[in-house]
Amino acid sequence: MPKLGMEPIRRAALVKATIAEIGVTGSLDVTVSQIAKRAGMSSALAHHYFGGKDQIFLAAMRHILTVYGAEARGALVMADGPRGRVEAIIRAGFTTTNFRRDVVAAWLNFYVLAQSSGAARRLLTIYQRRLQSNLIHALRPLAGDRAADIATRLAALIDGMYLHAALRMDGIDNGTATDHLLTLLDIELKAAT
Amino acid sequence: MPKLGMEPIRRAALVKATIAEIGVTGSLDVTVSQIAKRAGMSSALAHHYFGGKDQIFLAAMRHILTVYGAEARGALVMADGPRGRVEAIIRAGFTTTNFRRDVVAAWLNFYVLAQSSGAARRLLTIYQRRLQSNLIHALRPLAGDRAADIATRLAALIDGMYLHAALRMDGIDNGTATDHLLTLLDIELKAAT
DNA sequence: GTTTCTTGATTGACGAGTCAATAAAAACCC
DNA sequence: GGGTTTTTATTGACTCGTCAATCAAGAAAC
Repeated sequence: MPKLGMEPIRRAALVKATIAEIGVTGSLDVTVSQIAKRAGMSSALAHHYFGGKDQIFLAAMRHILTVYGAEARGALVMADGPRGRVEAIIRAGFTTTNFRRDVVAAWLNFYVLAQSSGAARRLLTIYQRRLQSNLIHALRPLAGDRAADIATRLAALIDGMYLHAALRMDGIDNGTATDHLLTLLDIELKAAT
Repeated sequence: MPKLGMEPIRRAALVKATIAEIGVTGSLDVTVSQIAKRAGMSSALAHHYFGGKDQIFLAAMRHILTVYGAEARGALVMADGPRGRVEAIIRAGFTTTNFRRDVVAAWLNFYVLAQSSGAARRLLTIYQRRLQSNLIHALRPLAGDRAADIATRLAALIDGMYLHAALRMDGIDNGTATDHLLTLLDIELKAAT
C-alpha cells in the first residue's frame, strides 16, 4: 500500500481538511480524528506528520495566508496606476476564494488564537505588516504624507468589514463591503487639503 | 452556612469570574471548575444556578452588553449637539471598562461563537442594531440621507479598530483608535456634497 | 534489510453534568 | 414558643464520555 513521497500529499490533505472542518464547526474545537478522517487517513498519521494539533492548525493558517498573499500579489501586478493598486489590495481580501465560509471561520479563530499563542501572533503580524506596507506604497503617490494614516484606517476598515460581512451583520456581504471600502478611499483622497 | 437569597450574588460572582477566566485563557476553553473556583464555590453549584457552560458564557456576554449599553446611554445624554452625540457613541466602546483585557477577550470569542450559536448571534444582532440606530439618529442632522451609509462605515471601523487595538496591531491602542474614528467622522462630514 | 508509510489499540488525563446527602433558614402548626 | 416540615443552599463523589498522544507492529517499496 504505502507509496513513497507521501509526506507533502498527506500534509496538503490535512491542511485542506483542517480548514474544511473548522468551517463546519465554526471553532477550533475540532478533533484530530475528524480532520484525519476527512483527509482519508488515521489520526495517528496526522500526528506522525505534524506532531500535534496546534501545528496542524498553524500550518492551515499559514496556507491561507500564502494563498491570500499570492492572490494579492497577482492582482497588484495587473493593476493600473496607484489608484488601481489600492483597489486591488482592497478587493483581494473579498475574493471568492478568500471569503469562503471555512476560510472566514479560520480567520476569526485565528484572531482569537493570536491573543494567547505567540506563533499565531507572529503570523498575524506578518500579514498585518504586509498589508500596511502595500497600502502605504500604493497610497504614497496619491496622498503623500497622509498615506500612512489613511492606510491605517483602510486596514482597520478592511478587517471591520470582513468581520461584518462574515457575520452578515447589517446585511453586509462581500460586495457591499468592497463598495464601502472604495467609498472610504474616495473621500480620504478628496479630503486631501 | 447557607444564607438565603444567594442566587443573585452567586450568579453575579460567576459572571464576573467567567469574564476574568476568559481573559486569562484568551479562549472559551475554560472549565466550569476554574470559573467556580475563582467565584469561590463548587462547580456543582455553578451548574445548579446556570444549568450548563453555554448559559454561563451567554450570561457573561449579556452582562458585558448591558454594561456597555448603560455606559453608552449615559454618555449620550451628556453629549452636546449631534456631533457630540456621535463622538460619545464612538468613545463608549473604548472606555477603560469596555476595553479591559478580559472584556476584549470575551468579545473576540463572542464573534467566533456567533458563527455557530443562534443565541450568541441574536445577542450580537441586538448590539449591532442598537449601535447602528444610535449612529444614524445622531448623524441624520449632520448628513441627512447619507447618515445610514456613514453609520455603516463608522460601525465597521469601530469594530475594526477595536480588533486592531485589542491585538495591538500596528501599535494601535484605544487612544489612537478613537482618534482615527473621529478623523473618519470629520472627513465623512466634510465630503457631504 | 532498511527505510518509509500506515494503523489499531491503548493510555492517561481531563471535564461536563448528575446525584445523594448535609445544613441552615423559613414557614407552618399547635 | 417549641416542634416539624418545607424550601434553599451547598458540596464531594461519581459517571460517562471524549480526545490528544503514543506505540508496537505490519506492509510495501527500495
